[in-house]
Amino acid sequence: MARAATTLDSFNAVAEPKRRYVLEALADGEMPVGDLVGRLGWPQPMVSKHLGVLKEVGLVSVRRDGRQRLYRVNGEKLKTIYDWAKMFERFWAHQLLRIKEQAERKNKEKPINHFER
Amino acid sequence: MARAATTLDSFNAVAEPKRRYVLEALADGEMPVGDLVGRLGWPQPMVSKHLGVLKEVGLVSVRRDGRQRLYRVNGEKLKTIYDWAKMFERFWAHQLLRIKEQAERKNKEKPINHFER
DNA sequence: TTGACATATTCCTATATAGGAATATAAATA
DNA sequence: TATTTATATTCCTATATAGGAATATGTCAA
Repeated sequence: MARAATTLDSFNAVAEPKRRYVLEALADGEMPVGDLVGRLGWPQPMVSKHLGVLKEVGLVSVRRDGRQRLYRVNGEKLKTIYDWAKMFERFWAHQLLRIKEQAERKNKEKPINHFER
Repeated sequence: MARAATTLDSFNAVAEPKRRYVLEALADGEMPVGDLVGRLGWPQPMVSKHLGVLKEVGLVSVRRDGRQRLYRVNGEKLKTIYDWAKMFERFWAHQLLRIKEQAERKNKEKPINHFER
């Protein structure tokens, strides 16, 4: 079996670094494809293709304005990622406490044994 | 060019749904591979391989205890994902305000024109 | 030493891209 | 209508998996 489709969900879509850059650029506000091409310095088809994937998973939404297409970030979908990562919050919060607990655990688990190796 | 390596960074590592399940299981605390196999119900080599990727990008760390290997979540790396997603916080916070603004924008952008089509 | 147990690694293959190049589509404008 | 401008799509190929199967490695216990 191959890897999961990039369009399977938000996680797969943002796995590609370039798609994260696109989203970061769009964080400055809604903008047409041309602006993104200018900011990112990539070939236009490349930008459009990445936007297509982001659109398909719902990380961005579009609206037409004349011959331009204005893309913007869709917060809801990014919140999905945020919420998922947040469930591990306690693993980085209380850093000092954790280091202390870890040290105590280690002392219990590895009692000094003068006979082994 | 193919897709970026799953071991390129945390984002690529957690793109695979199964690896997210592994991390979620480990959220209950440090545990040996066998426990994960039991909880997830996957073949042992599959669990080990996913753990290998998570280990390589630093999302988990291991310590040996006899013939077991105890894996645990590494918060720091998950915080990277959390922080990235958090930069889009304003796109989902103040939801009601945003919907209101959007409606106003729409009214400005699409003036009623009795002459077109 | 010989099993038994716990985990990792190797080999194999089907598959889904990402990027480049070329082209198609759509809308404004002259 | 012909042209320009803005964006999307198609075609092609190299590549990195993910899973399955088999096996290797490492460690404890008798």
